[in-house]
Amino acid sequence: MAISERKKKILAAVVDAYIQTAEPVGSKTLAQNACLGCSSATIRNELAELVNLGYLEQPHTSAGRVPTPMGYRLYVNELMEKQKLSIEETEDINRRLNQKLQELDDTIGNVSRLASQLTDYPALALTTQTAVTIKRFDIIYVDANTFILVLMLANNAVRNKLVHLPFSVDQNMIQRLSALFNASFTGIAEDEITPLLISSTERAANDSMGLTSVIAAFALEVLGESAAPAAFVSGENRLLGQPEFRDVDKAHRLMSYLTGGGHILPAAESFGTGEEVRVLIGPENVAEELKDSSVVIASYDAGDNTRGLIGVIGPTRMDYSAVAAKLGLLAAGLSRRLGGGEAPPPGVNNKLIIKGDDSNDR
Amino acid sequence: MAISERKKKILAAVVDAYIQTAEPVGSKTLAQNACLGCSSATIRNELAELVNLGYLEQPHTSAGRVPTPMGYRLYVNELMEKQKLSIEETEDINRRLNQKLQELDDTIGNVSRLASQLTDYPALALTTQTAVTIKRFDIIYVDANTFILVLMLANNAVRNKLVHLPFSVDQNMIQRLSALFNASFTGIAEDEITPLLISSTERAANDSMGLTSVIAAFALEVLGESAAPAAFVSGENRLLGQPEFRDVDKAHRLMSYLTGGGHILPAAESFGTGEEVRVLIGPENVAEELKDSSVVIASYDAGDNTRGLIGVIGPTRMDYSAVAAKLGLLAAGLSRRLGGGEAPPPGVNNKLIIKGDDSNDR
DNA sequence: TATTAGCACTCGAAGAACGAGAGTGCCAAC
DNA sequence: GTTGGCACTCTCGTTCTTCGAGTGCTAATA
Repeated sequence: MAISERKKKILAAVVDAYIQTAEPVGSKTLAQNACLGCSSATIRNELAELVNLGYLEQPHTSAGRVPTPMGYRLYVNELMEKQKLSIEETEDINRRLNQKLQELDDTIGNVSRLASQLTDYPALALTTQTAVTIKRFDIIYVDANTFILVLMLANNAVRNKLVHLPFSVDQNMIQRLSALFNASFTGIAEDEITPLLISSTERAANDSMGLTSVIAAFALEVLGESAAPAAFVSGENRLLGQPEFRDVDKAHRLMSYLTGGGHILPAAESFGTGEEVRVLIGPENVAEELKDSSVVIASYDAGDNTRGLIGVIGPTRMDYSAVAAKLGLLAAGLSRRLGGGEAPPPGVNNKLIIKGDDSNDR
Repeated sequence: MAISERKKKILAAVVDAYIQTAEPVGSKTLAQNACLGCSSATIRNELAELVNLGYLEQPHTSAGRVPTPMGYRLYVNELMEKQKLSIEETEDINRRLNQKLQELDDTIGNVSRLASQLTDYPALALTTQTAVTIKRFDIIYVDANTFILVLMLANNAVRNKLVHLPFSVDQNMIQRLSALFNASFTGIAEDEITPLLISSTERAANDSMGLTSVIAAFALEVLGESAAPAAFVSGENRLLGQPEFRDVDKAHRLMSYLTGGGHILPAAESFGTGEEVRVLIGPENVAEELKDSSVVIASYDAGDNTRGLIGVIGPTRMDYSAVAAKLGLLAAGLSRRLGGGEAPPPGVNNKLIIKGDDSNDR
C-alpha cells in the first residue's frame, strides 16, 4: 500500500517537528512552517488519513498528531534525510576517539562514554567474544615469595597478576612451571583446562605446594572473563533531560534496567556483521523495559574474532538522523583502529547504511 | 546551651521517624509511637522550643516538624544509636568484599559499586595517590616485532602493554634495554624521567630505533595515571528512589554533578587519616550542588602511601546510622586487605567513631 | 475532483472554589 | 509542670469552570 508523495512529505514534517518540540503537531503549525504549498485544511485531511493508515495517532481528539512506531519506522527507512556530518564534526569525533582510546585501555567504557557525550543520550558499549585461547605464558620471578603472571591471549590482550606466597619458591621451579604451562596450556580453550590436565602438570613440575593450581586458576579466570561479554553503560542521567522522562518512576525503571547493562544483550542477538547502523523503535525491542524507547545500534570490528556494539538509548522521539550518523562514524573509526583489516583511506567516511528491522511491520 | 535530656529524646524520635517516613512528624504520632511517657500537648511545647532553638522547622504552620541540618548534626554527633550490624550482615559485607576484589582488579569501581549496593544510595570511591615509583621493569620478548612491557610499581600494582613494532628487534637488544631500565628507571618519580635521562639511556643501549622512548613513554603514562586521583561513581539512579528527588530537575542536577565525579574532591580535602567515618550534612558541604544533600565518608588505607575514600550521597534525611556502620566496616575491610599493616584479628570489627565537622555550628 | 474557508464541537490543561483533615498554639484545669 | 480541649491555620485533593488549540464536517471554489 504505497502512500502518496505528499503524505510522505507531511509525515516527515510531523516527525521532524515532533522530534524537535516533543509536542503534538497541529495542521496549522505544519502549514506555516513546513513549505508544503497547501492550506491547513488540506493538511488536516491528509493527517486524518495518515492516522487511519496507522502512521500517526492523536493523544486525544482535540490535540495534534504524534508519530506511531510505524510512522517512525517509515521515517527512518525512507523519509529522513541522512544527516551528513560537517567536516568539523567528523574531525571532532575522530580526534576525541583517538584521545579516548589512548587515555586508558579500558576501551569499552570509553567508547560508551564517548557515544553518550556525542549524542547526549545514554549509551552502552559491549563486546562479544568468541572463545579465546592463551597464546603465551610468562612468569616473572620477583623475589622468593612473589612472582608475576603474564598471560597473552590469542586476541593480543595481555593480562597480569601479582602472586604473593606465604612460602618461598626457587627460581628453577618458576622456570619449570613457565615451560610446562607454555607447552600444555597454550592454544586450548577454557573447557580444555581440566582438573586432570592441572594435576598432571603439577606432577610433571614436581610441585608440592599448589603453585600449579594457583596459576591454572588465574588462566581460567582470565579466559572466563575475556569470553564473557562485557557491557558498559554510561550517561544514564541524560535520560532525565528528555521531557518523556519527567515521570520519575518511568525514568527510574529504565535507568535501573540500563544500569544492569547485560540485559540489553537479547537485542544484540542478531548481531550485524556489516557496518550498517540499525534502529529499533519502541515495541520492536524485545525487552519489555524498552517497549517505548528506541535504540540505535552500530557494530564494529574489534579485532580478532571480536565484534563490538555501540548502542544509544532514547525516547522513540529521538533524533534518529543525527544519532545514526554519529554512531556510524564512531563505529567506522573504531573498526579502523581496532579491526584486523588494513586501514581504509583516512578520508571522511560518511557512507552510512541505515537498516532497520522491518519484520513486524504488518 | 545544653538542652534537656527530654528534648534530646524527642529530637531523636523526630529524626528517626522522619528518616523512615519522609513526612513531617506531628506531636500525636510522636506521643503514640515513641515511648516518652508524656502527652502530645507536652510534646507540642517541647517541639515549639526545639524550633526556636533551631533544631527543627515547620514546612508550614499546620504541619509536623522536620529536622534542620543543625538538628541532624546533633543527632549524628550525640543522639543516634550507633547501629551495630548483625553478625550476618557483617559477614555478608566481608564475603562480598572478598568476591568483588577478586573478580576484577579494577578495585575502585568495585568498591563504589559495593558501597552503593549495600547502602542503596549512590556511592563514590576515590583514591589519592602520592608519588608512585617504579619498582621493577620487565620486557618479554614475543617475536621479532613484538614485546610486552611489564611494570611493577612501588604500590605493587602491575601494568602491562603490548608493543607492536613496524621493524624487527633482536632479543639481545631487549635484554639490554631491560637491564638498563631496571638500573636507571626504578625508584624514581615521574618528574625525574627527563628527556636527558631518556636520551642517555638510548645511547647506552645503542638504540637507534626509538625503542627507548617508546618504553619511557609507557613508564610516564603509567606513573601519570597512577598518580592522578581516580574517582568512580555508581548507583546514581538510586537517587530516584528517594522521595526528595521526585523533582526531576533536582535529581538531574545532582546526578550530573555526581557523574563528573572528580568534583567531589574538594569535600575530601580534609582527608582523615584515622578510620573514623565522617558525616557532612547539607550546607556543611562545600559544593553548591550538595547543599541540601548529605555525604557520609570513610577513608581507608589502600597500601603504600595511598589512601582511598568511599562516600555515600543521599538526601539530608538519610539513614546515617546504618550507612555509617556499613561504610565503616567496608573501609576497615579494605584497609585490612589492601593496607600495608599486618592484618588485625579477623573478628567482627564494629568499633566505629563517628566524627563530624562541627565548625559551622553557631 | 481536489482544495479551501468557515464553523460548531471536543477535550485537556489551568485555574478557582471548597471541604476535609492534620496539626498547631493557647488557655484553663489539674 | 502537665494535660485536655478547642479554635485556628494551612495544605491537599476534589470538583467545577473557563479557555483555547485543534479537529471534522460542510459548503463554496478553482
